[in-house]
Amino acid sequence: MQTDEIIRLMSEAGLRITDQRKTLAKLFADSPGYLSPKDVYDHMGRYYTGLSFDTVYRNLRVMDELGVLEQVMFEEGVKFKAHCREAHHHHHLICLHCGKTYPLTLCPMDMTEIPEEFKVVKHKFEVFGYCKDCTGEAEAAAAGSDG
Amino acid sequence: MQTDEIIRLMSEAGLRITDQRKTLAKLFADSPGYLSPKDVYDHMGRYYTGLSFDTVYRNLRVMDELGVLEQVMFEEGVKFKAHCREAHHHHHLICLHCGKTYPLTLCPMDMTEIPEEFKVVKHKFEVFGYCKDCTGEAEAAAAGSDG
DNA sequence: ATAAATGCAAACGCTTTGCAGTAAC
DNA sequence: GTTACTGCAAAGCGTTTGCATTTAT
Repeated sequence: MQTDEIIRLMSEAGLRITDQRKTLAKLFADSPGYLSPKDVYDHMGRYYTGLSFDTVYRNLRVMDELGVLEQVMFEEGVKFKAHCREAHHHHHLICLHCGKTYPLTLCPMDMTEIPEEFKVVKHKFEVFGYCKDCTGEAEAAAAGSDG
Repeated sequence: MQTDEIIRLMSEAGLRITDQRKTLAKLFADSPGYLSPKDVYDHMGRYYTGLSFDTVYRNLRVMDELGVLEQVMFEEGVKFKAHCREAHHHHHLICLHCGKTYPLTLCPMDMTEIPEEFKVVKHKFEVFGYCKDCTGEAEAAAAGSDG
């Protein structure tokens, strides 16, 4: 989603467009991957000296509830990114180093047989690894872990 | 995994087999689904009066590191279950009410095209919903949310 | 006997909340 | 001018850690 669209949606929802929210909208519009609350706080902190974590959290929550952001649980905790506006339901490749995501058109639900008695509510399909730009980091991580 | 096997693996790893760990092994061997640390604490608390959360956490961590438990991040937080010993890699249907899991033989990775440049490390495929015994809860949840 | 496991209490990190001042509408 | 947003401080929750005691080996 574009900065303008995020802001428009927030404004239409009756939210006030503060400087912080403009910066937040731009941050997520420009960011190709998932951001943790701390990532967001660090980025925002460059522009707002008195910035506090609770405001970051409040805005992330508001934007998540409004649907302009989507929230995903990683092992390291919650992360956010701008909601995908593509009409087509899809999943993602997610880079463990830079957080960048790449769409996967295939949805496994189309070919998964679910027993009739089981009432499906939602599903999760995510592929984690290292993208082109970060394959160097893959070896570093392998060397570092479990040494 | 069976209680005996969990205990055997822990013993072979040089861990001491305390009463609590026996109970823990049996709990996970008998439990068909994921358990939160609190679930575990509540269950254990019935048998051990002075039980403390930190011991529960310590044992969950030890057992996870040993590989007799597997740990999954849910939106509500971390949960554990006995590691699946089946040779075949598989995924799960997970009941949102009782936490029970059912194996899915299909793995979407077999039919997902990944760009050559992307180095896959791991993947996640989980289907959430309500199982046969809990479909009644599905309506209750729907009525309760977003009202 | 020795070293690991436990319980307690306290600390920790992440997230939320109450309140008074500030800013968008 | 009204009401929402913000920063501050403090509380909340889930989880981890240090230390003395207990227990499996």
